[in-house]
Amino acid sequence: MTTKNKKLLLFDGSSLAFRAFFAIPNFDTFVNKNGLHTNALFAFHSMFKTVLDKEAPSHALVAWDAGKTTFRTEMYGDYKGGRQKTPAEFREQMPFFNVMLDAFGVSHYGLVNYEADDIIGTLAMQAADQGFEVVIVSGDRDLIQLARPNIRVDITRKGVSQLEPYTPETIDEKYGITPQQIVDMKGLMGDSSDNYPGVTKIGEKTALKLLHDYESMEGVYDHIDEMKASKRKENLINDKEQAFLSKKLARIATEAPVEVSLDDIVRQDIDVQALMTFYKDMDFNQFMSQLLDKTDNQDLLSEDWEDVDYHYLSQADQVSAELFSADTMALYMENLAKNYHEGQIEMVAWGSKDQIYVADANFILKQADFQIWLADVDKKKVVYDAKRSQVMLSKLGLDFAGIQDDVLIAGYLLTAKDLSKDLAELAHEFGIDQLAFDESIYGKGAKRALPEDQETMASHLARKIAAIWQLQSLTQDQLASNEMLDLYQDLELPLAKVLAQMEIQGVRVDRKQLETMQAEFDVKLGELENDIYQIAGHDFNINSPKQLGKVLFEELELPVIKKTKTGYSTAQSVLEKLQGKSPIIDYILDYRQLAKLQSTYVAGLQDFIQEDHKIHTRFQQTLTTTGRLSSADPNLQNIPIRSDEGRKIRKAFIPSHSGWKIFSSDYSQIELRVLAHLSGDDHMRDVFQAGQDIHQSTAMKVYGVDSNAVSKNMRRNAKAVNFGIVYGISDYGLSQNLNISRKEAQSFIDAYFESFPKIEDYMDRVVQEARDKGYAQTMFNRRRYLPDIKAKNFNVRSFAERNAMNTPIQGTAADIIKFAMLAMDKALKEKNLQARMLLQVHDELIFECPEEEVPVLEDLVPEIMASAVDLSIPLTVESSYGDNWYDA
DNA sequence: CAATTCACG
DNA sequence: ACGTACGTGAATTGA
Repeated sequence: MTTKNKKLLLFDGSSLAFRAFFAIPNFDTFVNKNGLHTNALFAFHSMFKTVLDKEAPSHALVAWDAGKTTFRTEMYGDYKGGRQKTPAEFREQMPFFNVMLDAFGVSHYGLVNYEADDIIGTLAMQAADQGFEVVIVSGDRDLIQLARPNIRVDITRKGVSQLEPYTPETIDEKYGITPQQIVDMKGLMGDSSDNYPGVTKIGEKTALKLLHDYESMEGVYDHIDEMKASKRKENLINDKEQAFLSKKLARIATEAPVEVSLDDIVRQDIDVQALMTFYKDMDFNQFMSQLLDKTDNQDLLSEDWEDVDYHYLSQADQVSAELFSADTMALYMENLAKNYHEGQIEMVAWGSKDQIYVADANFILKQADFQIWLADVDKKKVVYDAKRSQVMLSKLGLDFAGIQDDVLIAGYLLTAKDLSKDLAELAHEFGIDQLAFDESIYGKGAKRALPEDQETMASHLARKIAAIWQLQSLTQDQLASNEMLDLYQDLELPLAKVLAQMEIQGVRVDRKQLETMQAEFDVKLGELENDIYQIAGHDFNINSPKQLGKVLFEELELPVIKKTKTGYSTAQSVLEKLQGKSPIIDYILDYRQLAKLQSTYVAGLQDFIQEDHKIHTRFQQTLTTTGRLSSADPNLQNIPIRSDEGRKIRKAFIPSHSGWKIFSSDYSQIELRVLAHLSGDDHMRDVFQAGQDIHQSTAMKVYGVDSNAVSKNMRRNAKAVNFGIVYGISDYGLSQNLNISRKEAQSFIDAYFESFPKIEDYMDRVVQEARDKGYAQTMFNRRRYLPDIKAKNFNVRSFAERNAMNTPIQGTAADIIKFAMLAMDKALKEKNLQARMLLQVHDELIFECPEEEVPVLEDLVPEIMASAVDLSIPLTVESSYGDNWYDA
């Protein structure tokens, strides 16, 4: 018999279930239909399944503590004393862990008088003796004492989502001791969570030092007389008894009277039916459908979704106006390409609740009745992704009108999540779990393709229509009760059409211009490369942070400023600190900048120039957490401007007609103005109303000096603090930005809040509101949910708090420019202007127009942008124009 | 596919 | 002590 496939997984059920409970602290959002809390079950399930899939053990057991008292309590009455009572929300979930485990085909076991640890220790040693590979998973670091050459101990980190593996090697690296010495360490230092004392004043550092010198606790006491007189020595002597008791308590039993043998814990097959029932009982809809997709157990599908009836149309005589007579119908057009400017519509489905039609796209899109229906504004359509539908039809020259609802946009507003990849993801988010994921129908990656038989796809599309139909009423109800209908109907839904037009319009790019730059950059890059190799003494890949790190920090022995998880950091901020230490640094900085421009922009953009000499980006309307747009394929919201070299790339962006101009208008300081409005800060308002320099006046306030006494440096610092405020300030972040100490940064922040008390009040208020309601919101009721705002972990919680401060500011600014875009679109049409809106870059709108329209836009655009919404602070807009984006 | 880096607001 | 400034997308390396 080979030992190769013998692998035992031992799961510390008690510690992991408890940790799972605290991994999802907002447990009130995890309740099933019977009112049972499910957060611990949910988190435990996620990690358990991940580990089971990853380790694929032949044998597995989940160990539980069997009761409150154990042999350890006999030795020490206060063992694990002082612990808080188990929360009722956790206790009620306990019976269901084993139900889950039974369904997974994994055994579980508890032993009277012993802890889960002892069961694990005993079985681990038995299995290791028999040549098993053993993996132990626990949330309790004490278990690392069990690590051996073929026993690995994985300890959870960050809730339960990550595991840190411990082997004899890693323990040696981290602590410099063997696994067997862990009990000596625990004995000396004690354990506050298990409530045993160890030796007074000895913590981890001291315990390790003593063990390094004397190997074991016995060794320490054998040599106690040789130690110099000290408080520590006294403590060691006084606490000797306690220390040996603690060591005993820390030692995990490896010969507990465990009644199960390795043969008893062979892993069984998953009981699909039992698991489905468990998922259903717990309302774990997402897992249910994953299981369905995996097992092909379509017969487990519930309710009247079992077979969604549809008519498949393939002949002209099957199509008539009658098919399109309903007032409102759902419409879905499948195009497998993520970028809908590419690919083609493969199949179309439409219909209402009880009448669903599906047809091949090639056929139906040519039918007059279908085209008439599409263009009829009075025939309402409910879609998933209006912009996508609009663009695809427009490319075919088909008119599309009467969009009543877009369930993607509605879903995005309700969840602030990106659900644009797959309708099934949106459906599942709203508890509709009878729709398969596209991945299970079309495959993924290179294997993504149309299914072989048409019926599979047709039925999938019919189900999508059913899902859209159901989602419409669900989302409309929720939007109404969240008071988000205005945001949806008056802003996002009409905006989809405007964005579609902008994408279709595209922006013209001069390829020649880019080609010339490319040749120039190639020469410069070649020169820099040579200079760098010369100093390094050999060739290497400068683009590889790993290789570059080796050259800089090992070969050239430059000081290490910062490390990443995988090695030395070679980020720009680090390199800048090394400037002057070696001439190679300046060359690398130049090389980096040029290589970035070359690959991403000069060369990269050329790949997106279409036959019409234009680039058609996609504005993603349902992606960001704050309500901003994003731009992709390619991203036209991050075209270089900050460096002189990079800015020249904008020369390639030109009007699509000769004699036309590029016209650009941007809001100045929109986020700070929004902050002034939302906080009601009098001083800030006065500054903006008087049209003064906000950073200058912030500097005056914070430093308490006159306008003429504000130095360049003072203004720079004030500007950084203003930015920091908008981001949700932290002393650490500000210190990084200004390259000052944290202490100095903190005193800046204190001075700022002293000068602007209303800003501080406002920040406190939004964080408190996020804690109370669970979300932050913009002026126009856009929400961002922040479940981590109550996290125990400082970093996780702080991040959520900064989000709470930043989201209303960034999000309201995003709302404002969206309103401006709608108004601009309307104004251009009403005034019959030829000017076209091309791009939006967060606080900036870019147009192209005939030269004679420039004077019109110079008045119109600022007027419309400034009056897009009503604020207590004036919005100011600056405009410019030129023959290309650079000159504008 | 994750990690690192860097372009923009 | 903790170790991040907010929001994005794309290129590259290397497992």
